[in-house]
Amino acid sequence: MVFEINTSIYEKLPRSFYERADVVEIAKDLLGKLLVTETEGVLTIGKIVETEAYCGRGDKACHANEKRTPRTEVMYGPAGCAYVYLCYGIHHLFNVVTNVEGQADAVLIRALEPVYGTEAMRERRNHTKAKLASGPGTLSQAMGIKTNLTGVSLTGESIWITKDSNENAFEILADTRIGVEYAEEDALKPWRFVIAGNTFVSKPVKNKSPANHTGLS
DNA sequence: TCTAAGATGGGT
DNA sequence: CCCATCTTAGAA
Repeated sequence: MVFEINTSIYEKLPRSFYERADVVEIAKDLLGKLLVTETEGVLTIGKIVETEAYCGRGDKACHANEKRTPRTEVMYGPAGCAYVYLCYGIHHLFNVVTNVEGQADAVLIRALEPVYGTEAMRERRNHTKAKLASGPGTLSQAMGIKTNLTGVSLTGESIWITKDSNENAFEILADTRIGVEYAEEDALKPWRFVIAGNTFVSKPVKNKSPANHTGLS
């Protein structure tokens, strides 16, 4: 079955979606939505199947926790902008800035199920045998996301997330975030979210409990 | 200036 | 398990 491009992919989530105060809720809400990039004339689309929440206050895993540096300045800026940074000198990791200006929260997008433009993704990924966008670094490579997109608004024309949710209901599973062992007690926060049963997640979840009382409050 | 470490990924 | 690869933050 061929994926038909219809105008709904241009219905971008408004800034108000990202401006909400509970980054954990937003991380869950982003599951099932479509991430779209149009760079160098190439359109690629992936369904978001895995996210992680990072809170600027009281979360040792967050780059902007209780501190402001040149790199994390964009996280303190307006909601709905991209925060892209280079990890291990190789991987470009894509986050969505949330909450009002001055509150440095963000959601890391960790895995996509390719929906459109898979040939372009495959080329960008150098014809790997591995999955195209299952992991924050590979996802950015497949979608053409680099650090030059940091600070760019998701209401613009290069990169955005659509209002469209998956039509089918799905269950959300929560787990601890990946690669943040250094964050002491905050490493235990169940702020990684995946669509249950989706095979495009970067790693299977350790537990099978649904994401219930995982929020900030 | 100098340096250690990092929200990774792919191959062995 | 190993390591490529380079920016960043914090120390000196």
